[in-house]
Amino acid sequence: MESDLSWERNTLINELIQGMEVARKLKADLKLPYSVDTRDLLLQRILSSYEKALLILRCSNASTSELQGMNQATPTLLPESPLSVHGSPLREDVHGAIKDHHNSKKRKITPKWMDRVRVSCESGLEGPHEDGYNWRKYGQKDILGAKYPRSYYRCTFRSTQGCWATKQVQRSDEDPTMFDITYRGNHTCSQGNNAVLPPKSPEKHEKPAHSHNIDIHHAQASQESLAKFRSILSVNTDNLDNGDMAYAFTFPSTSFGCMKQDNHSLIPLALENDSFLSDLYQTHLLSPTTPESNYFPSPTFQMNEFDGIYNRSHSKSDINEIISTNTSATNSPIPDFNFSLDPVEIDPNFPFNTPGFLC
DNA sequence: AAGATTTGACCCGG
DNA sequence: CCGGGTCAAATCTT
Repeated sequence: MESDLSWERNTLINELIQGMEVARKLKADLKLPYSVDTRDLLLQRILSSYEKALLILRCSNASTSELQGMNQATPTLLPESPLSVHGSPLREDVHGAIKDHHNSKKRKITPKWMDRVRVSCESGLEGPHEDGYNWRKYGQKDILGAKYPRSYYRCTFRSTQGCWATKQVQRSDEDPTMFDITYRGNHTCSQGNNAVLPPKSPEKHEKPAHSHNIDIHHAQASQESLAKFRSILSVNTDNLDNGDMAYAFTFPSTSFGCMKQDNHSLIPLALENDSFLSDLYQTHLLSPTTPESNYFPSPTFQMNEFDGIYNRSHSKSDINEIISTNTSATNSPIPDFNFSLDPVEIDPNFPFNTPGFLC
């Protein structure tokens, strides 16, 4: 926890230093009669540095509530989850899975990350969201101290395609409309690799998954986004060295919020108005989608820039195994969604505070 | 009939 | 030993 703070502080300092350096470059550049592009670039870098610094500060402020089990929709970072910038959990998954396969009931050591999903009161209480993957329930367990049983799901294509992705769904005690979903492993099946997620074929039990019954909490949007951003910032590659920890930061495609359009496709709200994500979206996300699809493709983002910036600064070994993100009911926890936040790409005007950032 | 869910038993790590 | 995760037979659904 204290290391938490010092990490944030150091990262913050790094950001500010970087912003200062780039500002100097820009200053020098201003003396030259040319290179408008360069200036623009430098400017963007400066602004993105400030942006990140700001986020770190805010996240730092918000960390108290986060650490206390989070207020309803704050993403959770679970300590044992190493993440990697480049890698996806896939390799580990496969290994873990294979290991697991051989020692039948041995527990997996696979990367996992969490979602917290809110489901509308009216229709959604039978189960949590439709996330675009096909899951098969393989177990249910009463958990000590929890009001509701935990359900265990694995990818439908486990046997046919050797996909070892699993998830656990646990309804929140405090708020029965909330579901904590823990994903483990990446999808190695076609639905995990395909850009287009399957058409809506509502899992009968899990369900609500339509935008009209998503519980929208604008007030939390900013915090959520910041926390997500923080998750990103928390990425480090220290564990890459030992070779067995390579994790992609993954989060649901709708983490940035969605709105339903006339053509029934979901468009992230933030992406409509903000060049930052818009650029990302267009660059990485807009792989072919079918018009009828309610889901986004599974883009793969890279985090090279953060790798460079943050890795050198401070390892954060305690933010390692689980990345937790918040999603709406229609969310889609799309693994391999490696998030690329090259500072140059950050729109300085990106309104992290605006409600539209998330739904 | 094939695929999905349920559920008690089993296994493992702490 | 206990709690959590998984297995697998029984049952249900399509």
